Amino acid sequence: MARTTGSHSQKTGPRVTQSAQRLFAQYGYAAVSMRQIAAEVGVQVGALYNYTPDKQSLLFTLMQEHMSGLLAAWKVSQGPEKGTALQALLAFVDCHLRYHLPRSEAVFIAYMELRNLTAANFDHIEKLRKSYEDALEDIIKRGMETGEFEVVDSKIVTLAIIGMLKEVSTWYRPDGRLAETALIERYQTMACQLVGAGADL
Amino acid sequence: MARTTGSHSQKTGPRVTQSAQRLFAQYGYAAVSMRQIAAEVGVQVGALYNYTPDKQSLLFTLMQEHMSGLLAAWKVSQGPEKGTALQALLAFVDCHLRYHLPRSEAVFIAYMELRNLTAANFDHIEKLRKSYEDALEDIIKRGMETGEFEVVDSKIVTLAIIGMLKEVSTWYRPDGRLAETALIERYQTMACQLVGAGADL
DNA sequence: CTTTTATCTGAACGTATGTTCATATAGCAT
DNA sequence: ATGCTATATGAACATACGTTCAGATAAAAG
Repeated sequence: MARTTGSHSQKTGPRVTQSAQRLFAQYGYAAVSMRQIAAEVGVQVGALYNYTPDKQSLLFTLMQEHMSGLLAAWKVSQGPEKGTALQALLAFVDCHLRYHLPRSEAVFIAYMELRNLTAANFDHIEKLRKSYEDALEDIIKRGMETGEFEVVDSKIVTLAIIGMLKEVSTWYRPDGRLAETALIERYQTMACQLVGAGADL
Repeated sequence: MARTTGSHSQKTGPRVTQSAQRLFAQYGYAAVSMRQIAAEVGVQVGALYNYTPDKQSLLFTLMQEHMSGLLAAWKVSQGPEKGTALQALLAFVDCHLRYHLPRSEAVFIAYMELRNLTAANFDHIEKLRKSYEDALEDIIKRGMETGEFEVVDSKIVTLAIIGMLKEVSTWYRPDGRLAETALIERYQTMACQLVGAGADL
């Protein structure tokens, strides 16, 4: 065998993914051409196909890795012991924001490009998204059972919290008015208010 | 003069707008071709240009009319007397949901296709959006002054409520579990919780 | 130095894009 | 009926698209 796998590949591969992510986030999947991606990488179009079978896979991989990473982060953040529902809710808000805030491009793509996935790819991503939202709803249901939370409709409250958290990614800037920690605390407070949990932290 | 303006025009014109709205909402502006729109209208491509100078104008008009309609609805809903901040907040939630829920396609376009607007068109729409969010923030600030609301950061709470309300459009179906009125009440309750207003309606 | 092979180029493929325009059509005013 | 004109056709425009591939390039292995 000659030449260890990669050499240039190990440099170009990540660059392709990164450029695709940046361009998809800025202009949208449908509006970005393979030639644009190639130009940003500094390579001719054909070379891209050493790293992806097609344009669709580029999108799918980005979304799949983003969602898997999110679920993994939540699993880690949970740890072996669950604690009270209130603790879990605070951890969920913390985990969500800490994962999303430094990943604005991937977040943008994950929520905007669902309809540009093929049917099979969409189903896959949708399952991941669903299981993430279910994690929050489970916490809320648990809090209702233990009496920690006062909630009429767990589904609606789940969606309201998810919506509230998702919105952050549309305006947050790392150099903005609020530091990450301060921001997380405010959203933890608001999440508590929505579930009727007495404790304001 | 011969022939009153329109005849076919008065039928085809709205159909062009409607088809564009449906297709943009389903597949995204960039992914929809003028030929697709023409096919849905039942006409050849060239005929579309009797009703729009170009594809961009089709998108801009849809977004502009959606946002203007929203602001107009809020103005009407406000009436001449403003009442308490709490009343205004409840009215805002009510107005927002009543306007958005039956307009899922326009809503989708308004929040997904901003980046496909030309710079000038974007600025125009962005101003409308900003003034809508300002309307809510003004209510919250007023409630803080009168002591009706207990809020630390009016900006964050405004965005949280906006985010919570926007999320509804991503899952609401007219034939779903919750009737429109019941749904509005739940979101009014949650809005009150977020501003720390004692009254649960 | 020679061979091997991962990587990249450059050109081509068929198809699709937004927009224009000369021409045809059809409904109203006279 | 005749003429007028708003509306629609159908073809063409230049340009762009995603993908493929034979061949050039260069770096590591022998």
